[in-house]
Amino acid sequence: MAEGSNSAMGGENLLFLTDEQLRKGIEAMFFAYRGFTADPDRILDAHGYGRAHHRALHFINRTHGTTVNNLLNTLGVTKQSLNRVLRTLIEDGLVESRIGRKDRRERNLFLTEKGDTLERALSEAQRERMRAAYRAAGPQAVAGFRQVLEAMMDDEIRRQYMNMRDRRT
Amino acid sequence: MAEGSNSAMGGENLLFLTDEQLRKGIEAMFFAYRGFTADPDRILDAHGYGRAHHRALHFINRTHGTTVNNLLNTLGVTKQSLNRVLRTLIEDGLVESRIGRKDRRERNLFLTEKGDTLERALSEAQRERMRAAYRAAGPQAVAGFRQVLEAMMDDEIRRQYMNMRDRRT
DNA sequence: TTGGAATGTCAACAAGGCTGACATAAACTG
DNA sequence: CAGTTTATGTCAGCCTTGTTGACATTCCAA
Repeated sequence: MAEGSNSAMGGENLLFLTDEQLRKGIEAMFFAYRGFTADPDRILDAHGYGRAHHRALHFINRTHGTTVNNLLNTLGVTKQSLNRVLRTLIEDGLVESRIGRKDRRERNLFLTEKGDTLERALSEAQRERMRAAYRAAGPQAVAGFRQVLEAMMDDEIRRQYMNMRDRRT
Repeated sequence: MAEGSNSAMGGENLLFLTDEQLRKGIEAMFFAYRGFTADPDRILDAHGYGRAHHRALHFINRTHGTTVNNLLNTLGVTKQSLNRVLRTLIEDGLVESRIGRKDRRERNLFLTEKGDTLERALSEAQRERMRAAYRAAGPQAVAGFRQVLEAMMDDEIRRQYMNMRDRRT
């Protein structure tokens, strides 16, 4: 467990993959995720929303006009579960659902100005923490951070992420 | 927005803290966490347990003989919530709760052999994915990964994590 | 001896997952 | 055109896991 000095664990070195090292990574993920969600959670709470609303707002903002089915796949929940959240967001005037032009069975989802405002507040809080963490760790660490996270995703999800990642807007 | 003007972060890279970059990091966290929990979730499901059980098993294993209060703080839930999970684990013979020797109000928690077996299965599944991700990303990326995660934690939590991180066992 | 801390338990509630069943409209297909 | 499939919405009911509040027990410490 003398890994305090992770000195030159060169490329071929496999020793850094001890169970201890891995466990520490696991715990780091667990605790960091708590921090990651803490700030938006406070804002959501004040509005009577939960994390599920945040996720919906985030991805609707990210891909304007996305369909319900699309969002379902991205979020990895059932339509019933998403619908519950979506309904309140639409009722509260944060999200607009327009009938699809090409395929009128589909619903295209957009943030209203009000929805955009909340989304900004949420993501700004989250980005602020991210920003601080990135600054503290430095550019090289950030690159590594992203590499490991991407390698940790399920293949199917990674594909979705990559699409989104490389899109502009 | 106009945060490129921050020159405190070592000249060569001023652009990497754009909102876009940060958003990508946020999404990476979200999707990676899904992968992170996917494998143990399958095992838990087969046993009729949930993530809360996993967390309890993990930290009881990590700090043998920890008290309920201790565990409460680590997990960040209420005693009632933990108690429900703990009760089933004790009833099912995965966890043993011994009255404290020094302070007899306290309960010291231990995994039984059965509990240890399940914990191993769960953490092995999780470590396996971590291992693959670490291998794919390489040692330097792993170091960066950990740095960013640690920087993302709440201060209070980071202290707990550091203690645990540096402990041997 | 008494106050307070640590723990456990009961009850009630909410969010947000899930499944299953069913309805509707639109699109596709033979 | 008739029948099937697809996209969405909705109702009902269940589960896990989080929350509060109230209250009992045990027992350390002042």
